[in-house]
Amino acid sequence: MKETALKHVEHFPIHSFQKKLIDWFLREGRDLPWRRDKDPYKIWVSEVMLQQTRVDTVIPYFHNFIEQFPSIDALASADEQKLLKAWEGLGYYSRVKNLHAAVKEVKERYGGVVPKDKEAFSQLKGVGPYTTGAVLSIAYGLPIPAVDGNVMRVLSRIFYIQEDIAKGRTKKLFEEIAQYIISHEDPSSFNQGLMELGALVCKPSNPSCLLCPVNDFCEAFKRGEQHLLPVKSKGKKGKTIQLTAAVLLSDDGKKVLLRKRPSSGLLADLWEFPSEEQKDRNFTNLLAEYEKALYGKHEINVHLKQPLCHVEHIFSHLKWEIKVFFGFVDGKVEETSRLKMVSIDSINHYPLPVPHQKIWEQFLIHRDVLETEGFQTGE
DNA sequence: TATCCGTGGTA
DNA sequence: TTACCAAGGAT
Repeated sequence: MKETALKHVEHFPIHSFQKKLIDWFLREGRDLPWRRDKDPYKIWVSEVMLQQTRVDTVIPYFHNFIEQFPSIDALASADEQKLLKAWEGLGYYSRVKNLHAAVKEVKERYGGVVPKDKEAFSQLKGVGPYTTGAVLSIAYGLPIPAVDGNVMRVLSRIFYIQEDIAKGRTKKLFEEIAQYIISHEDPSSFNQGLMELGALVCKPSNPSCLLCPVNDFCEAFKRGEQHLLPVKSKGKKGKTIQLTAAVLLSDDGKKVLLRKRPSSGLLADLWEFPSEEQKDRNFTNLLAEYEKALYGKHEINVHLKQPLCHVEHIFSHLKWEIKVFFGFVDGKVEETSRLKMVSIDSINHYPLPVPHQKIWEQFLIHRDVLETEGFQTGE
């Protein structure tokens, strides 16, 4: 172990801490859907879903996903569009694509069995240090640390570590410490106990230190400075992008134009109502700019009839402000794998990012009003 | 190493 | 309203 990590943990009563933590977890841990059995596949799916995502958000997605794709084989042979649809609304969509690729590799290279070998498992797509430790400790009982945001917060307080947890080097420090203090008798309960403690007791704000099973071991609590930890530097705030988008119907009003986003980058491979970045701030040129862009990209003529709504959507690193219009496509659309006229009833089958779900919702709400303008929108 | 990659809950 | 955040990984 490195000297920098060692100086934090020397003289730490490891076994006493392990027992307190594990006993507490076995007594107070939540009954979560992915804790019902130790199927490595289900544990893996849950860990991927839980990346940067709250437990309450994940639960319904987990049930639905496991019902649709109950095994490695089922997922390996699944259609990617169905996967994205099952992931719709969860965010970070590359997670499910990486999981898909990784599961295919497990099927082909490891006979459909999640490898117990740390190096082998960690080399799969979308599997980083955290997921490696979480899956292999929980499913197979291997003593590999699983350091997430919870664990860094808990350990920063227990060992009074003031390093910036936003730095990659700091995470390595916590991984070394966790490797040193992890229980070899029950690595699963130890890892889950640290995370559960962070979620239920050692919370970011107003931690319940008086109820904490390991407050005897906590240097920050001893100093009354638990609220000062962990130290985390702030990231820069994102920029705002102005977009124009439109719900574009066919002449008979029965179909709507959908476009598949590029296969990399933001919201990759999800479908959208064609949207264009608004570079000209002049409102009088907005409609022409949009119509021209769609002709340039797809050789289709569209005309916008009226504004539909404004949609604002805040991502982790940027903000969209979308001016949404209602209009029509003139003539026939040359359909491709990424551009389709879709019947209004079947739009539910396409994975849409949340801002575009908002757009569709607005269209359905105002559909009657649009119809009174003299257009037939369906039926 | 810093940035990119979603979303919804919360102080 | 703003800012922060919640079981990270890829580049």
